[in-house]
Amino acid sequence: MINMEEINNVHGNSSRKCTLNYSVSCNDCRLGTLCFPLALKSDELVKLDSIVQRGMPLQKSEHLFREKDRFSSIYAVRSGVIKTYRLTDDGREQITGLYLPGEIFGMDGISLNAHSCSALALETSAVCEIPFASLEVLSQKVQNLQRHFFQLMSREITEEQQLITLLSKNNAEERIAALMLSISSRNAQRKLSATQFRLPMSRIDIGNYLGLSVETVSRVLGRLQRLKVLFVENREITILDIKALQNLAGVLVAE
Amino acid sequence: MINMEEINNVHGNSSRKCTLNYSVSCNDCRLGTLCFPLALKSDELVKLDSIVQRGMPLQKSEHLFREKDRFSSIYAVRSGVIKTYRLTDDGREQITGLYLPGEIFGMDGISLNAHSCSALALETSAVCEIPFASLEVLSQKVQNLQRHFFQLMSREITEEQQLITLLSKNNAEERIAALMLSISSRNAQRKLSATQFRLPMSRIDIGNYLGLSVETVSRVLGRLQRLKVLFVENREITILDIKALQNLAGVLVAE
DNA sequence: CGTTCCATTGAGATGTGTCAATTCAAGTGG
DNA sequence: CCACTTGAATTGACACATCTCAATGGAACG
Repeated sequence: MINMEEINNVHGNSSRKCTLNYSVSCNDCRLGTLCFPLALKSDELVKLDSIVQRGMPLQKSEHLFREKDRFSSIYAVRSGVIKTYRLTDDGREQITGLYLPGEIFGMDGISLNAHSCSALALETSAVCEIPFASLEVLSQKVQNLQRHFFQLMSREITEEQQLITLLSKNNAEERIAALMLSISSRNAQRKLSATQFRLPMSRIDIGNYLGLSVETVSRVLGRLQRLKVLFVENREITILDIKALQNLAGVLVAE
Repeated sequence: MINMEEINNVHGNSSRKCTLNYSVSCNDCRLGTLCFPLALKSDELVKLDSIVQRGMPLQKSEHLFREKDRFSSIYAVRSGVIKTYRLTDDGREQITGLYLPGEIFGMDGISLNAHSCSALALETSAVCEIPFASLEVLSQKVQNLQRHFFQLMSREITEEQQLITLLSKNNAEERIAALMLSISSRNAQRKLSATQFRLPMSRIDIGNYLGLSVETVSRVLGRLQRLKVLFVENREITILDIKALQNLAGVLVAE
């Protein structure tokens, strides 16, 4: 959020010309160890830095890539929010991931050399592009980088397993509570408030992500408000009783 | 199935002493390109072979590893069936994966250096153990191996995304149809019948895997039988009308 | 300022879960 | 080899969470 405002302030809404220094190096990136929290030594970081490409920010609703696009890079969110989704063959959308600053996505494309999902910005967002071919070569030389990348992918697998469990075993209230806690803890990691934040996605997207209808999402949020667990005002969320929320979630939403 | 019988025939049920050559090299493994369908050149394959450990078969219901166990290796199924599952904090089980011969599992453990799920044999099974430390070192030297391993993990991510979509968007009938098609096509890959096979798991496990109750699984299988799409006799399945099954699934279960 | 999309709320429909009873299959021990 | 035990599978009746449909209100954006 802060990042987004910053960008908007600097170059406005329409003008894509801007003075913000996109080329800030990995070393100086405010996300610090969040993104590639590497055991990378500083000379290794320099090498990584040399292959990272920092592009112009994406506007809201802009696609970064689409399902079936040729795969060439993985991406790190620098600011904003990215959602990834795939289409069922009858054309419905299923959101498969939600990525906040410091988080990496796009690894799904490696296996078939084509993306298995689409990625779009939910708000004005900046991403770092890491060309996979370069990353591969560099991983070949830098053991720590290879290791780190294995870990990143493994983590993606683990998190998807959590989502599978959530979808399979938990009811609407539990799913939504878990999502709130997940966003909260990811905010906390970025030194933002764990109890007060703006939802990065619409009710529609939340429903889609959690396998619920919009109406159910709306009703559950209303109920959590009445229970004085949350304070909800449009997309602004305040967690009033985090303990209660954790009980409702019944899941350990680690991250 | 064939593999299992072979093993049982050779050394019987009780005796764990056996004459079967567990040490068959990757080169000679009947699974051939299924397991590590590598672009590995034959000298590279020799190197891989040198780090693979082939253990005694697991008996039915035996665990290979458990959630939170220290991570040290990934595994390839040589024969039999392995399921992976995690426990929700209220102690319920969620199956997260089902692995048939030639398939690789255990990659979830890399990120935290501890397994995030448990793995157990659904029938007598043999697995190859690939110590991760060695694999890492070897990947460092053999570019093709690193590439292949990235692809394996990416594929796991993609397949989990498919499961997420299935759980989130499809009803009981569609989920079960999709599972039948998945098993069918994976059998076909191993040159087994695509239309006739033995279910590798109980109704309970199917329900668990697909987020359904046992009763629903039973009813849907009954319905598919009445519709003459399947012939079901205990665990023996015959696909009578694969076209209809695909329509019911409404999903492209590629693999 | 109007258009459009998002969100809320209610009423009713329905797929799936739960509970309970029964049958069936497999493995165990006498 | 036959009871016996145990877990798996089936089937029916009923409950209920969530979806669907519909109407309305509200926010956002050009």
